[in-house]
Amino acid sequence: MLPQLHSTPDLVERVYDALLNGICTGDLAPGERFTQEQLAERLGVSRQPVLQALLLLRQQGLMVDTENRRGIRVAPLEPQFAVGLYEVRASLDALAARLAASRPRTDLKAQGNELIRRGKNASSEGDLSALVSLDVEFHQFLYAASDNPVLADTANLNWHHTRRVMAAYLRQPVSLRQVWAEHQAILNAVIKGDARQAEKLSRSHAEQSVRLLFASLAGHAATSEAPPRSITAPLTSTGRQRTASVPSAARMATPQEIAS
Amino acid sequence: MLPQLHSTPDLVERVYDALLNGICTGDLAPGERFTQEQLAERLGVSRQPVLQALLLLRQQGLMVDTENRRGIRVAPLEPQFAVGLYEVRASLDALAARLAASRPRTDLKAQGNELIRRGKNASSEGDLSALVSLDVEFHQFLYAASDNPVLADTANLNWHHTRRVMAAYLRQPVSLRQVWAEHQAILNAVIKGDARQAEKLSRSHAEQSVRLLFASLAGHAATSEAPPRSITAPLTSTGRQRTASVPSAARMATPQEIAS
DNA sequence: TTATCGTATTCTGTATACAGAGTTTACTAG
DNA sequence: CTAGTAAACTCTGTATACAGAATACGATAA
Repeated sequence: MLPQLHSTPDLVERVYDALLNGICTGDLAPGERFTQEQLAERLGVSRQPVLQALLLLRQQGLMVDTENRRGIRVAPLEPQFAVGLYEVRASLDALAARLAASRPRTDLKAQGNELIRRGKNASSEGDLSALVSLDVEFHQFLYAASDNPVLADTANLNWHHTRRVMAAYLRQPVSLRQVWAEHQAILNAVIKGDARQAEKLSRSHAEQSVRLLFASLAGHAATSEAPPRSITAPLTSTGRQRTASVPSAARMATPQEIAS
Repeated sequence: MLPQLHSTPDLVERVYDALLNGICTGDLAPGERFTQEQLAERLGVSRQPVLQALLLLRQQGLMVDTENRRGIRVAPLEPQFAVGLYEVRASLDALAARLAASRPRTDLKAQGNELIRRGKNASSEGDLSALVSLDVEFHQFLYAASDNPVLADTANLNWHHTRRVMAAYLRQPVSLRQVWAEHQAILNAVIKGDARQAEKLSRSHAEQSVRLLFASLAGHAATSEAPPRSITAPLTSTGRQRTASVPSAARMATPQEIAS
């Protein structure tokens, strides 16, 4: 019997991770309403760790208090919000690429190319969820390469939202080959140490990404079924979805997984 | 006796604000060590709100667990960290200015000029603390003008650290006139709707700011007394300051102010 | 004296208990 | 039947109680 090595149970972190993951993958739908007690019971912990995890999620804008402060719900996802998100991302990615490329970085070649290989592979197979993960991973790789912890932290926070957006709107693998070709070009510029080029490519990649996203969104709206919220709607308006009084919580960690 | 109007006591927020303020103004020195109970007693609340406030402060990198997880301490402030901070800020500020200027914004003229007037005024009087506040306020004004909530949130988070850095290193009001002249130029470009120019000025303003900061730091190091940590030191090394076993906590909110 | 082991202390994180704010529900008066 | 009011309920936030992990302390053996 191995030593187990599970240093700390750390229930707050587990609850946080479970909820974060549920929200980012879309398993926990926007508007879905919870009570602290429901979450605690579902996850097999007391209300205390839940309360604390919710504090963090609220602060990051992933959950919002329900109007009457009876319960909490997953923050709605506005296309307009995604625009802002990608504008910020374009700036941060451009900075990351420039910093990473501020001197030639052949040391990044192996790891970067491996990521791209896997990305192209997942792309051919149309594995959406793997693609999202790899996209995150590639960009985190660039943030780390920038050697600026502030940048890395800042960008990573935003990527939670980005994951949400991608999972929600990017249903069909539309021209994802293109995405990984762009990743390759960015990496090459970084390795070569061409900061100017890396920055430019990185910025246009992010701008291209948001365009792809909205193309996907438009296509989705055309095919209807679970239509994304109107792009013009200024506020949440999430009044529907009242149907399931007991939170459906499509797929979430089991108590065993949390309390271990 | 007035109605008081204190809608919610919200102890977590009050504790958070008290600590945040103490850290950002420098009243709570880097390395200063606390125990949850000490803080709770000092602020006149139970350990629970303190625990939760610390969760947030830790997550934002303003406090770190002590090596043996016996107590928590104010995160050390590395000049190297400030470099990364200002790189990020330069990017975000440039974006904010560009977005704000994406169309002519005469509506910003009055409020912006008023801020600048107050800034120049505080500058002549050498009121450092007011200057920091007004600097924050001016930049927040630009973030708000960008009409991108993601950008505003992201930048505001970083400004906590920026406030710390300014309070710690910017002791003498060195060429602060210059700073507010630059603010004026940025505002003018935004009002005119010259996005390109606004972006460029904003970026160079941030870059200029970090240079000012390090000039101040260098001068400070020369005059010695409470020397800022070495710029070359890669890690914290904060072993000193053990002198005051009871946390000095120079100036902090009183229990009355917190628990009201 | 120094090394080693057991005990006491300290401090954190989690669970439970408690109190208040606001809401729904049910009953009464019109 | 409707408006109004009071009791019960729901849910949150805070305080207290509890348990475990890690260190510091101290006693005993070499």
